[in-house]
Amino acid sequence: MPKVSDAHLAARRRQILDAAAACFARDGFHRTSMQDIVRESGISAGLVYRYFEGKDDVIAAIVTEWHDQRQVLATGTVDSRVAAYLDYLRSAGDPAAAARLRLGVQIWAEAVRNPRIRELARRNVDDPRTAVAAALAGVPLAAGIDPGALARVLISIYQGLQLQTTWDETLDNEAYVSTVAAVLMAVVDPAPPAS
Amino acid sequence: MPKVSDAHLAARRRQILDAAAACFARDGFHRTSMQDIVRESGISAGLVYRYFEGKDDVIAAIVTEWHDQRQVLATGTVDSRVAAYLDYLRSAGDPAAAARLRLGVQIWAEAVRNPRIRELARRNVDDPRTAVAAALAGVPLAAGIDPGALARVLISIYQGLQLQTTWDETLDNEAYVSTVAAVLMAVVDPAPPAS
DNA sequence: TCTAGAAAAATGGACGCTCGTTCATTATTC
DNA sequence: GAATAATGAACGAGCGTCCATTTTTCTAGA
Repeated sequence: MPKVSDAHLAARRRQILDAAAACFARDGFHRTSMQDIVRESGISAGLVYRYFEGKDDVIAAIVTEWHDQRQVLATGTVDSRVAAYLDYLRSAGDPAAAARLRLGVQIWAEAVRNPRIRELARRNVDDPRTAVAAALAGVPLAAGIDPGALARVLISIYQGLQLQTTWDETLDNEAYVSTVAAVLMAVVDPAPPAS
Repeated sequence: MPKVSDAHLAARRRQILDAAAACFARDGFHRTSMQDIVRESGISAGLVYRYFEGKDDVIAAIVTEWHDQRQVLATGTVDSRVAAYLDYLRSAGDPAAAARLRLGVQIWAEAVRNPRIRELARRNVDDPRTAVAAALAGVPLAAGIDPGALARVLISIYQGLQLQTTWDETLDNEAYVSTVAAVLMAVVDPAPPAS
């Protein structure tokens, strides 16, 4: 049974996915041809189809494994939860994350028109949102603020930062983050007591 | 000089652009074929090229004329400025605006990879942002909040709402808007005096 | 007012090209 | 040397675009 090691198979798959992610971040899903991925990966055209059923399958795999590894933790003091969220925002300013941010925007667009991708992409947004909502539990908030809606707003603040970062190199991440910090200061814990 | 009226020419151009916008909102720019636009518009294939140089030119025209007609006004009392912004958010919840929101997300994705589109799209974001920044001038803000950065955050809050609205039909626009209202209440005018 | 005809508007089949995908073949592995 | 990994030329389909042709429009002469 001549077969190559599982590690080799996994590495090949990774090789394809990495090349695809780079192409997709650069040109979007539908302006990237299979030949582009083949060229970028250094693999032959036919071999891709031993690892993926087709281009749509490659796209789905990319979207599936796309999620921010960063976790907005629900534990710890209120201050530490806020600090974790602010770090989450700060990470968007890291130049090394630029390709990842661009790929994310492409996924947004694909999610709008492709139900299968939308299901996958929603998980990548719903999970952080419920995590944020959970982190807000027990946090004293200013009057009129719904925790679930505020979680959505905090996600928006990240999404908008992601978008604006991708196409505006003049954006000052630090100023953005510290202003969000000041806003949270005003919204969270208006009266200092609570747990 | 047998020629048709200028009004007729303008109407034909509009007919093509409306069809293109509908297709682009549904399928994105690069999954929409010229045949799709031809079919949707009820016009022949060749005629499109008498009004536009090619597909890229149609895309550029769509992006050029895409901007929220709503103006976040810089005049009036602080309360009226806040109310105008909240109406801006509310407008995203209007089902009639759904196609426009989807088209906007497609434009975001195209702006990431196409410099010409990015220039056009940035104008559609920079203009509201500077308008918001201008509206914030003279408004008393909580400590640590930079007006320019806050303007970006407010744009983000709209962009995130736009995105989440397009792919999550369970989103409660009213709850979102009223929570943003409460946040603004906490951030703006912390000490009641000022002009 | 009617009509002939020149000029522009509009058509849609055809063209070359690129796309995603396949498969007969070769190279590699155990 | 048998089974799998890997190749890359080739295929049909569909793309954006063009252009020979037909239809419509407006003017000029009667």
